[in-house]
Amino acid sequence: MRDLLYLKDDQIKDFIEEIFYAYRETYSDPKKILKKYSFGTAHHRAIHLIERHEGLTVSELLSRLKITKQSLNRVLRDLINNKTIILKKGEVDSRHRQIFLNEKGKKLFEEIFLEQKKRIYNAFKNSDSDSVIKFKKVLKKIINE
Amino acid sequence: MRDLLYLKDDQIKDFIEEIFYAYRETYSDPKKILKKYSFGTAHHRAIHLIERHEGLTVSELLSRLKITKQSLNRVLRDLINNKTIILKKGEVDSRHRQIFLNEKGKKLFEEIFLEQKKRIYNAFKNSDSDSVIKFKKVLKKIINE
DNA sequence: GTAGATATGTCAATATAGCTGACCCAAAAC
DNA sequence: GTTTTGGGTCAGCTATATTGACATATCTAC
Repeated sequence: MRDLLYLKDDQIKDFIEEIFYAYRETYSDPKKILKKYSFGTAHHRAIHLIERHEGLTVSELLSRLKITKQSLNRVLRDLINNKTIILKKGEVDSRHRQIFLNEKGKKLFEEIFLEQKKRIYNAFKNSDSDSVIKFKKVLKKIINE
Repeated sequence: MRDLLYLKDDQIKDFIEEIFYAYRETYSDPKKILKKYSFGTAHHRAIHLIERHEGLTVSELLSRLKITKQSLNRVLRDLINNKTIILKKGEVDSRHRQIFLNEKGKKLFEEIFLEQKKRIYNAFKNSDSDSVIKFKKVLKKIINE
């Protein structure tokens, strides 16, 4: 064991605090834009995942969000009413609903993303490439623990 | 410009998704313990910050949490009633209230932390020391952007 | 010493995002 | 043809946040 300071409790406590700040700040940035559309962070997360995994089913979205279907349904209803997303019957299994952003949804996502991107982009631009790659590696390990 | 793939939009979108997962998982772990005490994540965050910055004032806690004083007050009231924290008048400026965990609060924090620590500890133990150091560097940059 | 600013506390109403539990329908699997 | 799965919905509740108004104690500046 050399300088494994970061395994000390105090350092880990700091990390726990910082992960909270990083999440909060990253998801705070686009709140003004969301408000224009009467959407909140719940809608944002759904839109983000739909953009990243176009055509995903309701149950796939549920397992990524880890919320109840009743909670998700309110969000999806809002997005459908707003003509931000559309649901299509699954071709293989027509019980499934595949979720897609339509044109309006894609534009909204881009508007949100443009705002949210800045923070991450600047942080990475001011880091060396090795740091960013290792940041991702550790982040993934935290998620998959 | 070499292989700055991580500055591409798609990669940044992935990071935004992963920061959400990392936060959610990190703060989900101790929820069962919190429930035993009828506390939620709002109480958890307050307890965490009080432990990390013992004797901090109400307004310092507010600016770290970035919530309204009305929201914080409900949380602090619960914690006081539960004899988890105590508030003391500031010695220099007696308008201030300095917040401290008492014995019960310290025990509760340790119980929560023990559960929450595992995820981070294991992720770091399975990473090399350079990765963890760079993880922290980038995390800080994201926060301070 | 008084006026104004600051730190904190509190009441009331509202919004957002989640939960549990019950029940429904359509389609697939057996 | 019965059971299971994927999805939708109603109703009521909880947790956490908000806005706005107002109260009190203490400090600062004049």
